[in-house]
Amino acid sequence: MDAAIDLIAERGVRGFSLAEASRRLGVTVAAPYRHFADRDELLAAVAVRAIEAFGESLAAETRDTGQPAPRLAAMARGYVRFAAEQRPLFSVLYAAGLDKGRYPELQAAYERVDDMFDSCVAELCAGDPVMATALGDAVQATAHGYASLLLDGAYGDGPEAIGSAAEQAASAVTALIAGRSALRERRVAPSPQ
Amino acid sequence: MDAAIDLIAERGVRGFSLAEASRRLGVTVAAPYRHFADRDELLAAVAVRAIEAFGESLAAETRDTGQPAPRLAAMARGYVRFAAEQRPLFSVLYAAGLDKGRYPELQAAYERVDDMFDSCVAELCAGDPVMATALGDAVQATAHGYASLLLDGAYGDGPEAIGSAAEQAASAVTALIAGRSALRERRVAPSPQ
DNA sequence: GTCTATACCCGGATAGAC
DNA sequence: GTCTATCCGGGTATAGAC
Repeated sequence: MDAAIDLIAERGVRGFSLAEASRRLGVTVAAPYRHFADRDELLAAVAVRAIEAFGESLAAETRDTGQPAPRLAAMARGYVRFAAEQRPLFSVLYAAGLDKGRYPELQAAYERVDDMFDSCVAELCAGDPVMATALGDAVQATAHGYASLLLDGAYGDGPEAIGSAAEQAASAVTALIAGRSALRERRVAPSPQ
Repeated sequence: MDAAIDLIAERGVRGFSLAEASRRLGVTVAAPYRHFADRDELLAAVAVRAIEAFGESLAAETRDTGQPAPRLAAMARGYVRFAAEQRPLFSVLYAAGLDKGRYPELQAAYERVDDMFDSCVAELCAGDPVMATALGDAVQATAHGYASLLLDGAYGDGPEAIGSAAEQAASAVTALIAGRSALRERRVAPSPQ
């Protein structure tokens, strides 16, 4: 699995092959089949490790922030950072084309991350579950968008691009949350002037 | 190129091959090489067509909306719709792994789409170009995030998932814009109560 | 757990004839 | 513009020995 991650780091998920990974380990191509039924099963195992690291990374990023809004902003920041700093792991999660139905353990791991967003959002939208899932989706989409475009090179390369994208994602989430409540108040009490 | 698009629709960009496309057209694998230097050059040609369709789609979506904020929301809606309804074209744009440096024509086409966002944002942030590019990035990231997660199956399949994601993207952008100005006012005149 | 050996399929790409 | 023929490389996966 370590060799797989190294290989993915160099060539991307699409460039990964059991054959090449075996070669790097100095074993023959037949060896991995003692441990994994096929190529996808190895990738799925990497994905499970990846999503656990992802969850821990998000948790670490939010540990020091108590209020829900800043915590959501921190999650977005952590999301983007993880994507960039653990690029091979992130790409296995979202660019490997794994059939999630085939790997229930993986699906469960995804849901644990979703829950981190949802539980954070729930504090903000107590009593309005529809609004809550909508806001959770919006935060996740914002973070995911910045992360994807960053990995695509849209913001350039290098550490300053990472930091900038992460901060922009965080402040976009802050603005998003502020906007939701501003719009809600405006609807309740129109034209506050 | 049409055969390529059909094939990408069925198997995704990664499953596309010149050989299979040739087979479907009833020609041999050697034939395409009269028209394209290699596989990537064909994909790049498809990408140019794709990004032009993308631009037109965004333009059509915003045609009836005059104010900048609703127009940005409409662009996000159009972005998500296009990704879902023209999935093969969208995936060539963002999942083909094309080296943009190799295809200046393609790079120029990308920039024309970026400009659509930027010019729209410029009206909203007149006199603050830093803020403008930040907001443009945020809108694009939001739309891209919803689009990516939608194509990934995060919101389920079927037309209702598309519509819902598109509307959520639009309202997230609306909230984002409202939040920016709300936060700015709060900074200028703290605690309005 | 790993090896050797092998079967099999696929793709990219080119030369030279028509 | 297409064909035939061919070369080359790569990957997946299995059987059977050690």
